[in-house]
Amino acid sequence: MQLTAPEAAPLRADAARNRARLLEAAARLVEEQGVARLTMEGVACAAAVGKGTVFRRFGDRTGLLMALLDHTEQRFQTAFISGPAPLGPGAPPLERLHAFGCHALRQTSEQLDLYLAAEPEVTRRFTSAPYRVRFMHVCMLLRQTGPGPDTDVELVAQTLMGYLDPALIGHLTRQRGMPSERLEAGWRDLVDRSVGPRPVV
Amino acid sequence: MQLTAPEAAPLRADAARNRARLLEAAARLVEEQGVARLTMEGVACAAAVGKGTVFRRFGDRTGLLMALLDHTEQRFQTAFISGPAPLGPGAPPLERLHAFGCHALRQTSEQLDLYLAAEPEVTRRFTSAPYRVRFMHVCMLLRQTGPGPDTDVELVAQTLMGYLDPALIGHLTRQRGMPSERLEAGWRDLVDRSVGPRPVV
DNA sequence: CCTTTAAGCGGACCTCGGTCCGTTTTGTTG
DNA sequence: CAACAAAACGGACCGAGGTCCGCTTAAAGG
Repeated sequence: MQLTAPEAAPLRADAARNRARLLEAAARLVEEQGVARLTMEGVACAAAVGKGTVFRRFGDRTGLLMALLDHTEQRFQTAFISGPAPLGPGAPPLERLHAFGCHALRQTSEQLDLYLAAEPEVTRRFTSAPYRVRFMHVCMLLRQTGPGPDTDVELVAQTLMGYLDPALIGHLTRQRGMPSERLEAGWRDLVDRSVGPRPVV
Repeated sequence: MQLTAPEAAPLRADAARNRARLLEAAARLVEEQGVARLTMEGVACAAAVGKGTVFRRFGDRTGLLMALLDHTEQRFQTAFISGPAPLGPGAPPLERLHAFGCHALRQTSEQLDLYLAAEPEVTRRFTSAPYRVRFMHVCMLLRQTGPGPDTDVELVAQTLMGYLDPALIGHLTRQRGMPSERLEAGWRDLVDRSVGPRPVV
């Protein structure tokens, strides 16, 4: 995925063609039989390509799945970076935070299986490019709310991001059967509690 | 692990003996070469036992690793359920929450590799017995703080639990190099923000 | 158009988690 | 003690992720 590589070296013609084929095949297989049944060899075969090629292009299974989510994630990124308010700039930071979380919640719920399957290994959950972009954005919005000087913005941001973890969303909506409105209300509540000065208890 | 089984059917003599052997062998191997190098066959071999036996007893690799953490986890549980204040009953709920998180943070940091490796599959992170016990305890303490009627205790508790996720702790301490004091201060801040009525923004 | 070279390719191969099933052991009952 | 059923055992087996390396091919330079 070029998401992690800051410099996107252009692919050779055949490589680009195979990459497109692989993504298409993978998307089709996921739609047909669910992401759980997706095997790397299956994708390679369906794309009429060698297995090694899949790994060369996407690194590992997680990389392939993240590439499948790339479009969605890119759209989200441009929306909250440069799109219309309240997600994009123009609205007050608190509103933007509200909108950010609600959008993320919906987007994750819509493609939950894919987001769950694409969750990287424990040690990489916080270093993937999409995560970092989201995280830095939340940090920025938090700072714009004028937090008290004793507020640890990074830790608050991590807490907020934790609420948007696909694994948690899946648990709450599927195992616990919570409706999405409840999750969104919970998000707004969390945001409201997180901004502003520390409460004196 | 009997942690998930409410009724602990007593093991046959040979089974109990093999279980002990396996745990001992696994602990030794982990200490010698790190949890990353631990393979199920390796444990079986070191315990002079068949591979199938390991899986019969512990279900899967995660189950074995969780069993390795069982002692620690049990001690923690009895400490916050029936131990001395402020972790146990006797202290006000806010103090107990503070103590709970700080203890969890320390305990996780001390055996971080093991906790990371024992992290169950995405869909089971929230259903493991130790998690549920911790979660319900946090819920209880939150309710004892007299939350406002519009506070969603379960969601707040999940947020708090998210802060204690080993993956997050590992990221913050290892990749970001945050000292434990900062994490603990962040926990207390989060707790203080989480209790009490919703702020009016 | 020919040469060159580095990127790309493919599939045999390895490892390891997890399953299966025929055999063995335990402990209970008569 | 003998018989029996249930539990446990063990290791062959399977599937899938990931690696390796000799071969192929795109594309840049002469």
